[in-house]
Amino acid sequence: VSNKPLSPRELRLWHAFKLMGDEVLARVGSDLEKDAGLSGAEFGVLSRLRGMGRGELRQQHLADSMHWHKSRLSHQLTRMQERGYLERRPAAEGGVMVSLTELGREVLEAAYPVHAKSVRAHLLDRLSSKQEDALVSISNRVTNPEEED
Amino acid sequence: VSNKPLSPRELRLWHAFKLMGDEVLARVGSDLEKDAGLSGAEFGVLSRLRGMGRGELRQQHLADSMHWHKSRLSHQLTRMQERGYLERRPAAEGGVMVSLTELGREVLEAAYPVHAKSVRAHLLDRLSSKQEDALVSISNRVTNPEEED
DNA sequence: AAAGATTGAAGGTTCAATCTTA
DNA sequence: TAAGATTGAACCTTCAATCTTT
Repeated sequence: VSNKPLSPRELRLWHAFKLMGDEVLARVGSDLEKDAGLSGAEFGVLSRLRGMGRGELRQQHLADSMHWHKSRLSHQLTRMQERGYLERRPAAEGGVMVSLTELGREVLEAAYPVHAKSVRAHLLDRLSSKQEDALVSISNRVTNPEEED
Repeated sequence: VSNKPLSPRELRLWHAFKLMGDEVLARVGSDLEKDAGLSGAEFGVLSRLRGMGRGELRQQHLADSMHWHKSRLSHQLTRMQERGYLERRPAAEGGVMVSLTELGREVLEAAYPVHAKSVRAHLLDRLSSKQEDALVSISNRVTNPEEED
């Protein structure tokens, strides 16, 4: 890979890309915080617990699915446990099982529509259907460059 | 804007988008940290000081150009000042003037090739030229939906 | 009062070191 | 020993409150 200075065109692309990511994440995060009382990270954890595990998951599995380091997840779960959103207990297979509390479920249900609306407003509704397709294929290629498209 | 549940297709797009942003930023940040000793934020500040202002800029101007809140920039500049990368002094026009130190310049020069190589490796070289065009137009539309394309 | 900047506290993230248990 | 998880310190981000100068 070359390390020559980025051309103006390359620089523009990089800045536009970074700005888009920063802004969309910040806007969705702040809608979620404001209208559902959850951070983006909290919503991610809760929705995975519900969607992937019907309410509970092994901590390791959760960390992998979020592409998070274990210590990041551990700190995050500690805070969420203090807020009453989830519980942890030793898992039969070893490791730790994480499960939603009743409060966690309620907060998550209330957050879904807020999240959906925000993602539409700040990303989905701004794209043509061609752009949607292009964005999917770009994301796949960038995240996982070996695979065929 | 609708707040109905996101469809599987919408969810996939959202997750792919978020993952791409997270991964690229994390990879470039960690290359920069590892090979140049700078965080992404520090590189952003230093390179703007050099590129936009030939070495110095008003703090407010810098904040605007990074789309940062003033308090974020203030904390960041305090840390960078402690590390000897820059100086602050009252500006003639009011406000504060920020300028690169000699050390700041040196560290930045050493970081440029690391940054360029990393951005190519993790983003630019993974895109076809059609995808580059598409990504620019997507970024512009998402960041600034009112404007024509 | 308004503009520009700083501060402190609380929350979030990373890294390396440590603990625990199979 | 290795896998899984936790901890503490350092750093970063956000928010609201405050300070300073015009």
